[in-house]
Amino acid sequence: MVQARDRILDAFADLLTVEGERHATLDAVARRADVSKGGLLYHFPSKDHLVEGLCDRLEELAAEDVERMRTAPEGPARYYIRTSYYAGTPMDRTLVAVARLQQAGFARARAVADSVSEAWLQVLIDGLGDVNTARAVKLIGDGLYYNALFGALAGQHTPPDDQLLAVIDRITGNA
Amino acid sequence: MVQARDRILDAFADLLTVEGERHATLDAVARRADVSKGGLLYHFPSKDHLVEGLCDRLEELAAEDVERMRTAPEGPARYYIRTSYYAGTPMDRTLVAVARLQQAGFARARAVADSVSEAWLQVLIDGLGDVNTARAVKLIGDGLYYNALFGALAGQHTPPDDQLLAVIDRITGNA
DNA sequence: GTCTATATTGTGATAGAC
DNA sequence: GTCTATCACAATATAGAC
Repeated sequence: MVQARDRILDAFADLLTVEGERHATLDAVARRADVSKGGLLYHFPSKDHLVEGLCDRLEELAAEDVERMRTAPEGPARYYIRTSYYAGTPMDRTLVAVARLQQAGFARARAVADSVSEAWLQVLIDGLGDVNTARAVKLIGDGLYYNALFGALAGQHTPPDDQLLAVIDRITGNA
Repeated sequence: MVQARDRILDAFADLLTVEGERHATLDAVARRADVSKGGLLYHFPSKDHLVEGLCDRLEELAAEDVERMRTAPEGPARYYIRTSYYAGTPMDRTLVAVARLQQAGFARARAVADSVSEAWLQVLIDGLGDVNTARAVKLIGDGLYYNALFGALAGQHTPPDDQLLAVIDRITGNA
């Protein structure tokens, strides 16, 4: 059995992603995590602590992702585009969940989302050598996430296909 | 004096955009629109009616925008990218506001945002003649809006500059 | 059409048993 | 560490005066 603390964070992230921030109440989170509200509040004394918990998790996962991106054999651009779509990985789910919190108006979520976004752009700039190209690639990735953000609620996701990757190669001057 | 109904919708949109959905309570909307809560609820009998009102407004504004995009002399791609950044136009403000509602979990907001997005893509496909190119341009525009969505809260927006438009021209094969 | 006052409900949080 | 029971408050909504 997974530890309750993690189960609770998972439940919170899922509700945020699938139902939207409005439906991610302490009550709903507790029910989905199979604990009582009291049990939940033992692990996270307030809703803000719950938000903190998810933001911390995103920071860890994003740091790992930035490292993978920096060392990807296919290059950071292709890596970024390939992974900038909602595939249901822990990282995806956490990122979308935090984005919802940010939209709802939680300051900490905004700060974390901002810093993660900046880190990705920096890797693209370093890897591609050109700021404008890096920005264009970053924007396409953002666009994919924007669609994931919306599509996750609707239940529809389309992975970036070879045609899109070909366009990326054209932008980056890669064959 | 602008009619109260419009003032209320404006206040609702502003709060959603600047403070986030959590802070766009009936109380806060009424205060900002300079009406009492009772006055607000005369025009919009429930919060869902308020959401409806904003979604209806977006549908109208988007229909006009799609028309301008279809007939833009610079072509739909450049038009789309140029206008896909938060400039504070009525259209921008309404779109970002509805996006926040969508993220919060209001079904109607999701449906409207979806249909608007689809309409824009269709114009790009018709104008550019190539689905893949159209999708890439659409994604960059989405990326700009994604950044607007996040930046609106942080108070930072950067308009798409000439460098980005040059990249767009490269993608669309335009000189 | 707009107000004040009030009712109702949902949500976040506490207290204390086990 | 987890539960039940309960509280306090904020948010939505109603009623009725003006």
